[in-house]
Amino acid sequence: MAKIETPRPKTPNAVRGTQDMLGGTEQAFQERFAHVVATFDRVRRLYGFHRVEVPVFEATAVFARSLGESTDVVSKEMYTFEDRGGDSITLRPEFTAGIARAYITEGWQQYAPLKVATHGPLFRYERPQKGRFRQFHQLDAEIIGAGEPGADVELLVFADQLLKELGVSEGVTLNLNTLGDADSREAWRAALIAHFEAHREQLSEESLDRLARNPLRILDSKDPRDRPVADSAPGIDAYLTDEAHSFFEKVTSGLKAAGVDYHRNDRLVRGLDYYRHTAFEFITDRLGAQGTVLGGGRYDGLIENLGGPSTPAVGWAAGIERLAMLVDAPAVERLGVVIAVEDDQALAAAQGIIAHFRRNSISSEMIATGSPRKRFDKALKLNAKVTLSARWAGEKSQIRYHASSYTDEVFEVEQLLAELGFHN
RNA sequence: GCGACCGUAGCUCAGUUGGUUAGAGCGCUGGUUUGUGGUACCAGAGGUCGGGGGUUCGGAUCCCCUCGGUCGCCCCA
Repeated sequence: MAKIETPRPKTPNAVRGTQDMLGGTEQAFQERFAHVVATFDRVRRLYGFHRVEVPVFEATAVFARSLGESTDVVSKEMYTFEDRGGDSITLRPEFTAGIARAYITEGWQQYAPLKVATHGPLFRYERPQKGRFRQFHQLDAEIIGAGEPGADVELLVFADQLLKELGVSEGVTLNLNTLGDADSREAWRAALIAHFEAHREQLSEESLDRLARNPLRILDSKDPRDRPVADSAPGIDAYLTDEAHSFFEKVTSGLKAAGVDYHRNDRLVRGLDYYRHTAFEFITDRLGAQGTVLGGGRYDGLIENLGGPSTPAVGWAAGIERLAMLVDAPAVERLGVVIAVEDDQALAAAQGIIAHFRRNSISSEMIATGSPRKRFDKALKLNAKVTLSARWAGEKSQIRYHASSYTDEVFEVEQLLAELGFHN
């Protein structure tokens, strides 16, 4: 008979810019990732932020109208597709727009001022590099319906405490700026354009392009050719209205009172169109090119742009992967008990014992493959608090208890369970 | 979207003037030391050398394309 060969199907690779994370070992990225999320969830409660969930995808208009049509995120980085019903859908590239939409459509206005927090995956079609992925994850915190500077301060203190509790605040500095209110921002923007126009010939090609689309971004250009012109450009301070000035004043004095260090960086500008007043980034030099670990600001105009009532709001987001790259891995939790089953006759007894442990909230594992010698070696490698071995002894199965030394005690199953406080 | 470097077993990597059946360590599977054991020894499984095309008698090795990875530009968390 001819042997029939079925071709082995090819396994598709994980999609570019996505990652699979396996936990369980020291320094495993997944363990650090989970640690970041757990810490966020704990600190978030201290500040009274409600956990919210919003959809991973939204109508495309939610993001296009919020972020600004001309931003890179909207114009070339969104995962947008038509669903089977013919609607244009976009995988969320950020949290704020979706939360703002929910605030309007779910009637959350009744809870204003509303403090909410969430975390989860976001999607951006970008070239992957260190600290940048196509599917990435963020922590997010927002205060909606609060126009007073105290909300900005609360959010910043929250962020500061989070980074400190994660142990990453060393080498991470808070860069703080104000973009003023609408009037301030317009006046400043006009002055900037005039300044850059006057020095066009000294700007890089990229900045000439920015001049047309998003002139503010020239300020934080990394191109050395742009730096002289960017550095000599007017700061916003001279264009701030009295209200905008006093708002920023209250934010900075609040930070000082709370003991949060910051660096006033009047070249700091944020990429998304919706920001007003306070803008900030926690930046480190330990992550290569993607140094911003947490960033955000005030977005008073956003909800109105989306068709809701005029509503002030502030918020920030932090990159979980970026934070996870900075934190020390937490100690992996050790198993309570491991049983090496030395022979198959003892298998049933071992299964019974394992079930007992697990029902009593003791994490346990059983090793029953390989040679007896190797089973025990494997059991030891799991580094449990207690290691047992089970083997058949005539009529009954016996369990050996291995503490720290070689002086083992031998128990019968019933005896062992009684010894450990379980009654069968 | 642009640039640089890289792509050999599950993992970390050897393997260049192109030349017989492509290697190691770890991991995995089985076994030995005739039971008290973590580090010893033996054996085995596992690779279309990312994929495709080209040059050549002959390509893991040279050329082109493509896909993927890493880092940077850009963008942003």
